[in-house]
Amino acid sequence: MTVTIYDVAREANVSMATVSRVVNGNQNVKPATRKKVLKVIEELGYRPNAVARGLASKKTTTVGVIIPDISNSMYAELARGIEDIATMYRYNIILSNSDQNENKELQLLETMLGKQVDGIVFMSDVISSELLYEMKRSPTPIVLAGSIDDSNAIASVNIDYYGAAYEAMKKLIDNGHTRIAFVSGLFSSKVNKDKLKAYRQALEDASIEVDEQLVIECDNSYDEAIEAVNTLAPQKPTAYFVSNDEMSIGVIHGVEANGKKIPEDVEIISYENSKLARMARPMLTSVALPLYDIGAVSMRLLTKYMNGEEIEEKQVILPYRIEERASTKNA
Amino acid sequence: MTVTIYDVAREANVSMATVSRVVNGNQNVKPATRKKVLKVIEELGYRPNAVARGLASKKTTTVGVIIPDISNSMYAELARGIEDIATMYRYNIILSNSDQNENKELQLLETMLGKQVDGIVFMSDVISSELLYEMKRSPTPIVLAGSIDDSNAIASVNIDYYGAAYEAMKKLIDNGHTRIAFVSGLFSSKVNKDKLKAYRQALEDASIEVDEQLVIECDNSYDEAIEAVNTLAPQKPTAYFVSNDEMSIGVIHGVEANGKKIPEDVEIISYENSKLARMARPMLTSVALPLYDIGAVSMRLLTKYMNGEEIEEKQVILPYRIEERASTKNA
DNA sequence: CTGAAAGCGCTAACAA
DNA sequence: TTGTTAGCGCTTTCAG
Repeated sequence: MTVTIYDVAREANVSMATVSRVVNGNQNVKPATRKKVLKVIEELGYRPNAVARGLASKKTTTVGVIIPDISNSMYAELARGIEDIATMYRYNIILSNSDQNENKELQLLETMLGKQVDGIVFMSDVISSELLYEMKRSPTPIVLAGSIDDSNAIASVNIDYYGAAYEAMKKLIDNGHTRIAFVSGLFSSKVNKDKLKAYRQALEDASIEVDEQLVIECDNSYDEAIEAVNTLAPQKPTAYFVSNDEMSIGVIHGVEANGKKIPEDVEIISYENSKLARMARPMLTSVALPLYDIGAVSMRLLTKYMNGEEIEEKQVILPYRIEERASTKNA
Repeated sequence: MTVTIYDVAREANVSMATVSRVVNGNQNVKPATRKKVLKVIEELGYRPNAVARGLASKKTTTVGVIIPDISNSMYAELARGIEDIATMYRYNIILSNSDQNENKELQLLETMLGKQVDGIVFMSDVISSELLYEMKRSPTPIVLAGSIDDSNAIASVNIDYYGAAYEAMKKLIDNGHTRIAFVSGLFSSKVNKDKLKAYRQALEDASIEVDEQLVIECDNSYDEAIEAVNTLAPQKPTAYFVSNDEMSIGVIHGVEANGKKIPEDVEIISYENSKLARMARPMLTSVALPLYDIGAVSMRLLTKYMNGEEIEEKQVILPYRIEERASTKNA
């Protein structure tokens, strides 16, 4: 019923090998033969079976993508970067959500290796040691996208999260603030830990006492950010450094609900710079994360591993910038 | 180097068939044998090769997902619903962005069929006749998620877009408006055409003259929505029916920039009800689209096709509701 | 430039 | 309950 390479070979009076050659663009085929084969392929509606091909060649031209949650816009942006480059290199993507659950991550890794993916792009805020162990013994290359492995054992693409946070804090400090709140996402995330470190260091470097009451951990949501502002109110912060755009909008609404003006009374710097940053009122000054690029570069790096190319840089650090808008007073 | 079923069989002194049985949970294996095999599997670190399995069994336990753009939050939400149910049924997902480009869609379909996916979930605002033709001859089941094929030839999951739009318009009309603008996404999209139809019908049913100058087509973006408001200003609309939440925020900003108050001077009803609806000020009254559910139900429907189960309902219509918030005056 | 033939690793009758 | 044996559809030497 389904037409196979054998059917084509028979109809075209050539061997399977020859059909295989024309299908795979091998140049060692006489033009006339190629034409004849192509014609039969067309007539019969032959469609190469990628599974059989994968078994024979040990390459599936598909890569696994393990992502915390595709419905989270940050990850979706990363995923788009990954997919675009994958497509460019003729790979398909098996995409799975892990919800950052370690067991799921482990099991997903296993499943993808079982499916013989040629490579894996992995994203997670925390890389457990067991996960790291499994990644190291993976027969297939793995690269971390926007995710950090302290041991630097796995290839990765990131920005300098610490430096970006430090610079954001510096800007707030330079604007004269001494009561700066940090509304963070979960500290289980390595990136948020880095930001906290930068938060403290920037303050210390400016000889401003670090008040732990000004630091608040939430779940990255708009609602918790509003709550955070209320919790923080007694501390009278005059500026906020916020972990992402959605929370920043929560902070704006929380601050305005308390009758304060932005940026006159309170300044805010966000960290993400998604399109939300421009949709907020006032528009958000935000550390611009090149999410799409992180995804794209990760995938590009992975192709190099898959091709056995020389890798010049195993830990790629992409540049960031701070987009200044109306939530801060600018020079 | 990689350990195969044959290695396990040899080490465990059983046949490949027996190993295959225990790996696949076949009950026809003596417990003692099973245990022995499991032990060897563990020792050797045997991992079944899904590609070989796929070739032999003609099932890959993976489904293809063709989506316009995963970085668009509406589609990301759909995708999450699809993936969750796929996981529940032990399927993996090959995810590809089509950007609604017909050639890409066609080619993606071809690629996925080549990869021998067991089923496909397809999303697109427009289903061309060529695409429809190819879908009909697909050897593998296909279901449309949040997408419409006028001929009803392909299974699909949607809501009553027309009815939802009609109801939204009715609400605006009941609130006394006669100058209602419609800020729509592209009319190439079947869904937007339905909304337009409902827009007109609701007006006609209320004996309000339809003024085509009040209808404006944009690209679904925040920026174009702001522009639309300015373009519309001379028509003096007192209410807006808007195609999605992002555009609605643009409309809010455009309207407020012109010194009008919402909902006192101008009322707005959106269509999506993403988390943006609650993050807007005023919060948006919005037609609530059950995006996640559409994805989930689509995948569930697909599993039925893949299992050869009886399908009671080929065109599934899910319920919607209108979430009333502060952008309209409510009873 | 082309063909023959041996797998790739597994499933699924069919036997035993 | 277990083993034998064909394939699944294709790639890839190796000859010629």
